[in-house]
Amino acid sequence: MPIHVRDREKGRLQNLNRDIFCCVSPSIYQSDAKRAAFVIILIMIISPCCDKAGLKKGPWTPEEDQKLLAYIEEHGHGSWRSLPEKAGLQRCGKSCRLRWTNYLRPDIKRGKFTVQEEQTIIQLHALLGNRWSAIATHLPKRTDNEIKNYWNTHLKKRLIKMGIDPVTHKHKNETLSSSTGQSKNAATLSHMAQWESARLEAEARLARESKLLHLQHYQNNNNLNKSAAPQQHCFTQKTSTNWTKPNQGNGDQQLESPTSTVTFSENLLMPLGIPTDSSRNRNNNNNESSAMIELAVSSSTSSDVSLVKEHEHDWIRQINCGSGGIGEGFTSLLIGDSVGRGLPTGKNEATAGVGNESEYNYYEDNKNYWNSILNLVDSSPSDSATMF
DNA sequence: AATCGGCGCAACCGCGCGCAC
DNA sequence: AGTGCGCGCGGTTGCGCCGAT
Repeated sequence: MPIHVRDREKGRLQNLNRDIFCCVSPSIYQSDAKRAAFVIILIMIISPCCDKAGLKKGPWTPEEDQKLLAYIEEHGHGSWRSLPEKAGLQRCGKSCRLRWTNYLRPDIKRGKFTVQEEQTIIQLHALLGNRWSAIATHLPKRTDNEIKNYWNTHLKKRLIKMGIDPVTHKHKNETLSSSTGQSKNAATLSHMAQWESARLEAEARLARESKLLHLQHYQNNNNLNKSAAPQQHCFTQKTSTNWTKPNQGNGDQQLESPTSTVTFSENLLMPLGIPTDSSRNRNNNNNESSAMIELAVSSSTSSDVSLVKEHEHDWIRQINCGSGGIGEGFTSLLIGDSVGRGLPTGKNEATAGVGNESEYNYYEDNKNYWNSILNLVDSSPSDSATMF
């Protein structure tokens, strides 16, 4: 079995070790002590670049920051792996990337989180879980690392104090009641969360790509203005979207953030039967089809769209032939009201299939909770357009 | 004044994914 | 198809700060 030298920088030493053991004589690693010694020697031989002698770790000094900043301002970061050497830094590329993305980037807002930001984090966490990068796309100028830290040190504890499970975002009482006869609506709400979660994830992905294009635009302009250093692409990641890129066509064109529900979801998702804000009422609660649609949303970069489209007819057929038919189940709950976010506001609608007043109250509470989240989700993505 | 423990945050680690060859 | 590379993400760690004792 081959030694996975390719795993160097990625730290897959476990695989490396296992593979190494498979290709050496059993006598070499017959004891734990010998095995450990053997691994240490091999690791020293095949050392990851980050562990190369002389490469610094730990806190960054102002001088290092200055070097990194100066280099990126001048040339863009290009390949992170080769950057440290070019910039004269005794760091690994990964360390440089982290320092830049989490600290040095010019568009980072530091300092206390506002109440609004806190609410946003909590609500998005309810939908997305620990997908910090996706959450960060809805909080302009905040990094995923910062949000993650803030969650772990402040918000999580606060929720626990309030008797709310920070993982499920359910109140203790709620957990109890959902384990009894009221699981149906809980499941419905959970399903709604999944819809939004998938949508947000897709939006986050596209926002990231948008962000890259913005930065590239900014840095290309920067380079052009300086017109000194040779033109070098700042970002090696390629996007396969069809959006208008900066400097394409007329120079005034701004790159629209694809995270906008209107500009992105309507165009891309509606044809696929994926619920957008205005199209939610055209879907139902068919588990199979919705699962497939969720898959489509979560993989909805344009490069994936063709794949998604291959299955489009199958999905539509399933939606139409499904047990509930269009207009029932999830969607009817979601958009039963013509105003607001479409959740049923009338007691009759809301309690259809629900037995008594307490269940109604329970559902109503959840409805309000998710309404607030869904409203947030609707209003926030456009912010990502102004990230840069 | 010294020690201890909790807290906050920057940085690191390990993993997985996408892309190019 | 297999492999190497580069990168992003989420989890974890380490360290400095600060208040309590």
